[in-house]
Formats: sequence, C-alpha cells, structure tokens
Amino acid sequence: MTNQKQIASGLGISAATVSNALAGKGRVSKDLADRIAAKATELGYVPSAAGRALKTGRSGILGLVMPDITQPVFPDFAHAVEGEADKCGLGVLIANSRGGEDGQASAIKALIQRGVDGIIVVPHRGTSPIITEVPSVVVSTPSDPNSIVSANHRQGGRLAATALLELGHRHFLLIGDDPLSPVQMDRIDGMAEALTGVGTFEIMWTSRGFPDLVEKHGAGVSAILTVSDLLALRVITEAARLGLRCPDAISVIGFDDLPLAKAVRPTLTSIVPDTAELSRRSVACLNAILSQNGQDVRRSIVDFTIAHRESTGPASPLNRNPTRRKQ
Amino acid sequence: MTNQKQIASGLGISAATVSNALAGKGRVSKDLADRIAAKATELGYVPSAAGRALKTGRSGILGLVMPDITQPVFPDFAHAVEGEADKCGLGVLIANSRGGEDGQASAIKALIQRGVDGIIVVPHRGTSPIITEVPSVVVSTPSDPNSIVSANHRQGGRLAATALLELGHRHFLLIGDDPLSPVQMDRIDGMAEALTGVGTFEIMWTSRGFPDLVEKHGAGVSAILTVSDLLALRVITEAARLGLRCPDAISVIGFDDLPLAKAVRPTLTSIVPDTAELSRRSVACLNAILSQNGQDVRRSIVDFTIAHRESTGPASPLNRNPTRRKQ
DNA sequence: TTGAAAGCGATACCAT
DNA sequence: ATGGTATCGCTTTCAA
Repeated sequence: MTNQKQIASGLGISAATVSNALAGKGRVSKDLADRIAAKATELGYVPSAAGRALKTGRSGILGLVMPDITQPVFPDFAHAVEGEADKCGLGVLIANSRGGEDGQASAIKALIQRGVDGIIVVPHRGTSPIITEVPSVVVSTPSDPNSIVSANHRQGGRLAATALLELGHRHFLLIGDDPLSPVQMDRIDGMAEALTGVGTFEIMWTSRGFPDLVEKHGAGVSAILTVSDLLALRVITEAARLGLRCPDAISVIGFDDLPLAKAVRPTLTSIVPDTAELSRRSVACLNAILSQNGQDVRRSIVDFTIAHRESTGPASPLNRNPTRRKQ
Repeated sequence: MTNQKQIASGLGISAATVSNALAGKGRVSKDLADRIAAKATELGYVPSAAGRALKTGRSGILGLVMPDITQPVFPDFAHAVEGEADKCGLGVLIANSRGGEDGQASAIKALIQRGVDGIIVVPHRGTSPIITEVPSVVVSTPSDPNSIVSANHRQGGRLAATALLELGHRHFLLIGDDPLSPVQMDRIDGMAEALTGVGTFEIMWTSRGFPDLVEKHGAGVSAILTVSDLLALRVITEAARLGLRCPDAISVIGFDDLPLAKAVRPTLTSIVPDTAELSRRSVACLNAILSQNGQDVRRSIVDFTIAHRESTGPASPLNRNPTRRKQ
C-alpha cells in the first residue's frame, strides 16, 4: 500500500504538501498539484481510511440497524439508504437486531465499536432505543415519540379505505395478521378511521383463524382491506377457490407494493411506502447532525401513495346501499 | 471519548499495560487486569476502531457487493453473510453495483477506499470482476471459472424436473423470464438435462410473450417448471382464471422459496437455495485467506434442496403415457 | 510483571 | 507556495 510519504519522497517534496494537494484545498501550485496527482495514480495510491479517521475523528461510515433484512420492505429501505449515503460520501455498515431488544442493543453497540459516525435504526417491534454515544435517527411510526422519520401507516390505511369508498364499496372486512404489531395496528386504525360513519366494517386477525369469505360475502361485504400484499394475495386465492372472483365479487387491497403485486393475476392494488423518501430524509437528517447543523432535526412524516391495479373495482349496485345494513 | 491513556493515568500506570490487559494476552497480573477492566467500564471506554486499524493494518470489516439488494434472495444472502461475519468478529459494509459493470467496479473501489479487509462479490449479470487490492471471494455459478462459492443452479433445475417425473408427469413446459440471464439459463438447462429422453418439453420465455396455458394443457402438458416463485405464482393465478386448477390440472414448481411460497394458496413447491451455507462458505473462505491460511481456497458448489408443497401433485393417468406424444 | 518509546497514515497548525 | 512537526489511539517490540 502506497502512502503519501512515498509519493512525497518519490517527488522530493514534503508529505504535508502531498496531503494538501490531494485534499484539493488550493494551497498548492497547480503545477505541483498535477504532478502529485499523476504520481499518486502512477503508484496506485489509495488513501488510508484508518489514518484519516484517526486524525479527523470521523470514519465516514454510518450504521444501519434493522429488525430483519429478510422481511419485505427492509431490503428496499437498506438499498435506498445505501444509495443516499453514497451520495453524501458515506458508507453503510449493516447490523441485524437479531431477535428482540437484546440483539438490537448489542447490534448498536457493535456498530459504535466499529467507529460509525452515526446510526439509523428501525426499531424492533415497538421498542424505542436511545443511543447516546453517537448521533442517531430513529425511523419508526408517528406514534413513537422518539421517531424522527416516520412512515404514516394510519394515513396509508385511510388511503386504502377511501380508495374503495370512492369505488362505491360500503361494507368492508379489515384483515390483519397480528394485532400485536404496532405497524399493523396503525394501518387498521387508519382504515377504520376513514370508514367510520361512511360504511360498515369488521376487523379480523388471522392469528385467530382465517375468515369465512363466503359467509362475509353473503352478508354484503364487497371489499377486503388487508395489512400486507401477502395477506391480500392469500385472500384472493382463497376466495378464488371458493368461487369468488376478484375484483368482480370482491375487491381486495394490499400493502407495501411488493414485487409480487405486479406478478400475480389479478395484479394487486396496493398501498406503497415511499422508501426512497424515507431513506432520503433519514440520511439527510443524520448528515445534518454530523455537519454540526444539528438545528433542523425536526420530526418528519412520510405518506404512502396508492397503486391502482386489477384487484380493486367498482362495487356492484347491490352493495352500494349503506342502509341495507346496520352501521 | 475515553482512551487507554486516560485509563492508564487514572490508575497511575502505563498505557502499554492497559493495552495488554484489555487485549487479554495474559501478560498482566490478574489483579491489575481486573482493576483496569473496572476502570474501563467505569469510564465507558470504547476502543477506537481507527487507532487499532491504523496500527494493525486491518479494519475488521469486509465489503459485500451485490447487484441489487432489492431482488429476491439477495437480502437473505446479505443477512446470512452479516450473521456469519459477526461470528468471526467482522463487520459488513454493503455496496450496490448499481446498474451494470461500471457501477460494480466503482462499488468495489469505494469499498477498498473505505479500508475493508476483503470483499465478497456476487457479480453483476455474468460479469466476472477481478479484485487485486484486497482478498476477495466471488459468489456466482459453477460456469464462472472465477467463482469460488457457487450455487448449483443446474442441479436445482434437475431437482425440479426429477421431482415431477417421480410424480408421473411426462409432458412439460419450462418457463423463464429472460434467456440472457445466466442463472435462469443454468436452471433451464438443468431441467432440460433431467428431462431429455424421459419426457417431452418445450422452453418458453415470457420476454417473448406469455404462453397460452389452455392450449399447452390441451396438448398434454401437465407440469410447468419455472425459474422463479414469482413466475410460478403468475402461472398459477393465470391458470386459475382460465379454469385450470393447480395442482389438479397442472403442477407448477417455483424457484428460490421466497416467503410468498408459503403465503399463497396453493402453497408453492419450490427449489430452495441454501443461502446459509453459501454465506457460511463465503465468509469462511475469506476469513481463511485473511488469517494467512490461504491454502484452502478451493472452489465449492452448494446444492439446492426442494420443498414439496401443494402446487405439485401426481399426474393424472391420462398424461402418464409418454408414447402418446412424440419426443 | 510493567513501562518507555516508536510508529501506523493523514492532517493541520505554524513556520518559512 | 511549501515544509516541519505534533497529533489522533492503539499495538508492539525492547528494556527494566
């Protein structure tokens, strides 16, 4: 590994000048700077990250802690964070908060020991880690007071509900996997909020058994709102085998806009998270803190959008009358 | 940030002793070592990664370059690599080879500048990058001569084919997305290899249009082998709307065992990659090189396994006779 | 068993 | 415009 000293001695100059030239601060004559640059590439010089980090006190690396990069959405977020960080000249060190709060804590600790300049953490299941050693940005839901950047799951839920209201649906089934998940709860809450007073709805959790779709349909339900694309897909396929075609008999809407949403027939109408924006704000916020411009660390909330596809359609006239059923 | 010197002066001893004690090399008296450890935790000492890296010439960080962490399987691999690296006391810096070979090259360069000790690279689309600056492990297919750790896509293809042969199927449709993908080609090749002489088959690529499933079924096809779960899912849902039930009318098999394989109805029979083993070998190999035990850098190939689920079933007696159709 | 001191590579202050 | 030099925190010989 060549270092600045070797470039310097190769040119018969001082190491300090080499540093100045390479830093491009303009303290060196254009001529010498060029020769230094030439020599550097000639020797294949690569600046030592360790040397620089030791002197400057900054590693140029930020840590990313997520519950499980295997879960949907997280890979996209990681990808986007890496892209944004790269634009800022920062690297991203990943760490998995394997199972539970302890894993999260030790993952954070490990990152700090590796000398990261800051940490972006997507907290594990409603936990709200506080990091004191380095600047950090918590990416969670608006209901978490420590969350700096949040995905507006309630708004996403409202979006799903209003989209189907506009299509004329009035009787809904809301399905989640797990009532203990704050994210799922927020989504369901948002749906319920938008529906209250305008339509009838029932909330079901698959952890307590899969709903009887035929019965629900017979009772007037024409639209099903789910908390995930996977769940929406399951509903559609289950319905299909029972003879209920989507979107003719029932409209179904998913969440997260996974790749599968475009791969299945009918394609899935889905509520799509703005991962790009989430990552942008997370990195920007952390970068601002790192650049001493720590003043604008205001919380921000990122909305979902909707992708209309084939799994949702207009309600049949039969189901349009809200007075047919009690609220 | 407290450092060793502060611990030393706080205890009225030398910094060297602190270093020795904390390194646990046993050169220090048990008693003193304990007091040093106590003082360290008291002061909240965190060793400086930069200082250590500068001195030892090793950062304890390895880079992971992948085409697109958004694509299926890659997140799992990244996750597994991070886990394995963690066991070895190594961190993982991720980098995306955004679009094409250039992005890959610059991603690798960026990692080197960040001072990684080694790089694991999953090459972009059949490229075969050669890294000279640091030790590296290429994770690709057996057909790539530079690949150190390979996933045996051909074997996976054979596995899919033989599984359906054993169920009595004889007339097959092989579907891929893109004939330019080496991975997909290997999988298809493996299928064709296992089928040749035992059954009839046709290969189709969705990039040239989606096959007419009704026509194929009418022509005797009872099993469809795909190169991905997403494609399998599309086939199943498309077939369902055409009145072809899976697995009664046709058996369908996917690849990669994505989470969705267990979430849809019918659940997907799928060829599952051993990401854990792939990552284990990748990290182990790199770690061996880093530990100077560079001798055993033998290439290794990791086989796929199969997860039998609901999307495949026995062929109906009608389709069992191979003589009904020409080879 | 413990300490003194050199040095890893880059940077920034202070001279010249 | 350029050079000398101290310094960041840690490790590692060599001495005591």
